[in-house]
Amino acid sequence: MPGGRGVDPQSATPVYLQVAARIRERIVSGDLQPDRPIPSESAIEQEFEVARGTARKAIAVLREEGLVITVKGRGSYVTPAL
Amino acid sequence: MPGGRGVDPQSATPVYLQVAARIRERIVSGDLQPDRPIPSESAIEQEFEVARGTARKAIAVLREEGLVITVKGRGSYVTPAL
DNA sequence: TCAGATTTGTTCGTATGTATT
DNA sequence: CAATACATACGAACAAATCTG
Repeated sequence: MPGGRGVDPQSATPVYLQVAARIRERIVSGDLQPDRPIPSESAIEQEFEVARGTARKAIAVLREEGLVITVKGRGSYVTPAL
Repeated sequence: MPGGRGVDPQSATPVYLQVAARIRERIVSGDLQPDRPIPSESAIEQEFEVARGTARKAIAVLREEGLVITVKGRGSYVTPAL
């Protein structure tokens, strides 16, 4: 079985978009709250069994959507409510 | 000279494995003895002219092999003889 | 007590090379 | 060819534990 939890490498949808979608869900659902950190790149690597570059691309998508902000040496955080 | 003493970045063998192999030799040869510290990450950086991440990966290999133990704030030590 | 240096731990930033699709 | 994905490697910043004076 395919990796178990997580993403489907065979899907037409790129893995990094699948990962981004998973994390997006946690944000919009409130599972991940404003000003709180999202999983680190390395945590995403392990949870979804993807390479670091793929984890980074997923986060970049959410950043471009304005859902998260990223701080060097710290991590990425759900964008604070206004 | 190319990098002087040390590793070969052009080799098919990853640098971190080359560094691990060098330190492993010192352990099995008795150059580095049980319960004694191995070179710090920063010492490995300088000696082999590698980045810290590479030094850390080399140590991780030896740790997974059970050859060394690592203590935060202290360093890594050759695994004590039973 | 404490301030600074050392050392490992964790995180993101960037670049390169290879393989696959 | 371009996009995707993985592995490797260097750099930089922040954090925590330890040691030293």
